[in-house]
Amino acid sequence: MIENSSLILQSPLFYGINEEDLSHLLPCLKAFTKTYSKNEIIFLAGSTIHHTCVVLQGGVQIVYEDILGNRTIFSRVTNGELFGETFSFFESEPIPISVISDDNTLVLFLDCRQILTTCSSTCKFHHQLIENMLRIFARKNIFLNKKIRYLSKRTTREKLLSYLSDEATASGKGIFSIPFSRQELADFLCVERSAMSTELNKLKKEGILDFHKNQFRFQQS
Amino acid sequence: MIENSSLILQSPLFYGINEEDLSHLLPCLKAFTKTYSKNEIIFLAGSTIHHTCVVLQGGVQIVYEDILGNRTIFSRVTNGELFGETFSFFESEPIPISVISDDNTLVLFLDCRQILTTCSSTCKFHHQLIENMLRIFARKNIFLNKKIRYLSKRTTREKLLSYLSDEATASGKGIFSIPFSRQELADFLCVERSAMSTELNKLKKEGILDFHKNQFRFQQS
DNA sequence: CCTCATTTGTTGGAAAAACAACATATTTTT
DNA sequence: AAAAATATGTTGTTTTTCCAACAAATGAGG
Repeated sequence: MIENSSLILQSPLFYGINEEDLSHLLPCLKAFTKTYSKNEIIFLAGSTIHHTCVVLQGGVQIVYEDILGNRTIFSRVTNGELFGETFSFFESEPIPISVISDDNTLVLFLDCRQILTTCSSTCKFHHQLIENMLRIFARKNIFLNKKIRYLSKRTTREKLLSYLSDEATASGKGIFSIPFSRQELADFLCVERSAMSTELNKLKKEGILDFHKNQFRFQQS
Repeated sequence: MIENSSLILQSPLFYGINEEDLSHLLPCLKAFTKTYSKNEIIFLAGSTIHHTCVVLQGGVQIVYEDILGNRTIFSRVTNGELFGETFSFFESEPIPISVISDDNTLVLFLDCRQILTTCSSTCKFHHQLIENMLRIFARKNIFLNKKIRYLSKRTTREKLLSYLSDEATASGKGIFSIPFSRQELADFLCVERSAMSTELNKLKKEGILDFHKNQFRFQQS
């Protein structure tokens, strides 16, 4: 019986794998867990990493900070999602981002070399793991492409609209919520918070958008 | 003996696979090739795709165009590199980008469903293919992350400097060249061409950067 | 309930980008 | 080699963002 196995099995990385399989797989991946409280540094930009990580509880932020101190939130990674997987394939290269816990957070560490190396004989589930990994990469790729679409817009207004309309579509509902505070949203879209605030309220006055805190809604025309 | 096998084997997707293996693998992936002349549309935004493609000769551009007609070049894909692989994992979703040939271009099409499905018994090389795919995804991820880093900069000047310094580092040489015309570079960095031109020449006057056509060099301080 | 800290909204001036229109340079075509 | 088409550079104006300082609202703790 493995600790946290139910949490682990909820991750898309372990899709199609059962508890029995997991008990073989985890030692093979040299897995271990670690807990963090809020705002602890898990990976620091400039270091090299050798693990792919799964957030089991809580959440972490992927943060890029340039020399001048401009902070950019790449994304927030929560339950079941991965981080570090991209860079763990190029172990010698220093990572350009930091990972910081956003909460009380439980993280599963997996030895990245063991993921690719299909272990001995009976490792059906190992193949499943690699397949899962591919899908996760594809999805992350799509996310990055989306973000690039937002950032490619020239004005704060267009960035907001492209992001929010994506979120509206994704939610499938009229009213949708976003996982960011105003400052975080500004960081995510790489714009000035105050200018963004002004722009949001302009959109509200113009009757295009309605919002209260993190709840948004596009007005019917 | 397979047509174009030497070109195919040069692709990172087929790393570690020999010509003998390839002759088994290609039919299993339902592979076929197609030629395009310059500026032909290979994939059109909004359609759904069912193939992962490898550029065997020439090059293609990954282009995003919004409703207002603002064109953004995501990237240029050339010899041996892939496109479509990300979206082929989610066959039902319409793709948000178009792919346009940039030259006389030879493209290898692979049935995306066959890549994941490890075929029958003896398919060692199929596993190799999946491993290669993972590395390619990881690398593409890093590229997207880089691009996000450039776009996250607030000013044209900073975008230019972050991109060019990355290119300088990557080349390892003092003088380096970039694969873009001025208009393409502006599109890639999502800035105004004329403003970028002004900024480039300002950097030259200030003695920070020197350039002629596509050849750039950072001045020693 | 009050105080303090944090987040969010507002405003005006400075800086930068977008835009437009045109000048110059380069490449392609004939 | 000349003409046409394309790419790049320049300049002045308009628009937008950035920045800073402050005001208002919200939230947390005692």
